[in-house]
Amino acid sequence: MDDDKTFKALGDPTRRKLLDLLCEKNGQTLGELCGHLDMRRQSVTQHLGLLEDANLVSVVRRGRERLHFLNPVPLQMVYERWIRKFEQQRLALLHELKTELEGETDD
Amino acid sequence: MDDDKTFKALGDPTRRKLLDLLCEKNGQTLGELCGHLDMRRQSVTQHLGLLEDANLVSVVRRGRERLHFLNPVPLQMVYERWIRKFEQQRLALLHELKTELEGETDD
DNA sequence: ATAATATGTAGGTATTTACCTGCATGTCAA
DNA sequence: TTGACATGCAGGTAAATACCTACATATTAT
Repeated sequence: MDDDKTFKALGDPTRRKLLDLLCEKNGQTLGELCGHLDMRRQSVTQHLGLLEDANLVSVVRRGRERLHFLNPVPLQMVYERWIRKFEQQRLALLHELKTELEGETDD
Repeated sequence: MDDDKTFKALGDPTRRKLLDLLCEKNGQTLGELCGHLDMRRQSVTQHLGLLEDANLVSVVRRGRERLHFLNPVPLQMVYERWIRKFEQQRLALLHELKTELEGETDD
C-alpha cells in the first residue's frame, strides 16, 4: 500500500470531485464523468489514471466503455495510519501546548 | 476551512514526515526539525509554511526560536468530510459492483 | 462495410513546486 | 558591544504537473 500515491491522488480538486461524482453514482463511464467537468476528456483520463494507480478507483471495461468504481479501502488506511494516530494524541497535545506556553514565554 | 490546502499539504512526503516528527515530540524548533531531514533549512521552512497555512501546524515564537505544534483539527475534518462518507457506502458499493458486473458483461 | 461513438496514445506548453544559494535580521550571552 | 546562533527573505533552477491538440484504435448499429 502506497501512502504517497494515495495522498498525491487526493491532493487535486478535480480528482476529489471525481471521487465525489462516483460516490453519488458508482460505475460511471469516462464520457459520463467528463460531462460534469469543464475539461477535455484526455485530462480526465489522466486524473482517473492517477486515481486508479492509487487504487482509489477500479475500472471495468464493458464493450467500448470504461466503467469506474470507487474503492474506499485506501481511504480507510489513511484513517488508520493518519487521522486516528493524531486524534489519539489530540488532548494530550493541547495540554502540552498549554504547559509549554505557560512555562516558557516571557509575556 | 480549506479542503484543498489540507490535502495539498498532506500530498508531500516531507510534510507528512514533519507531522510525524511533531507527533513524536510536539513543540520542536525549526532547527530541531531540520536535524531529522536531509534538506536545507530554507526548504523545511517552506514546507512548514504550507503546513501552517493549512492550519495543520501552529507556530509560537520563543525568543529567537520558532516552536511548532501540531493541530489535528483539519485532519478530523478530512475524516468527517471524506473518509466517513465513503466508508458508509462501502458495502453498498461492493454490492452494486457485483450486480453491475453480473448483469452487464457479455462474458 | 460504413458511420457514429467511446476510448487510447503521443506528444507539446505553461504553471506550479521543491529544492537550492546568498544575504539580512533579530536574539542571546559574555 | 560583539560574536554566535536561530530564523527571515529574495531570488534562481530543474522537475513535476495539469492542461491542451491531433491522431489512432476499437466497438456498436445500420
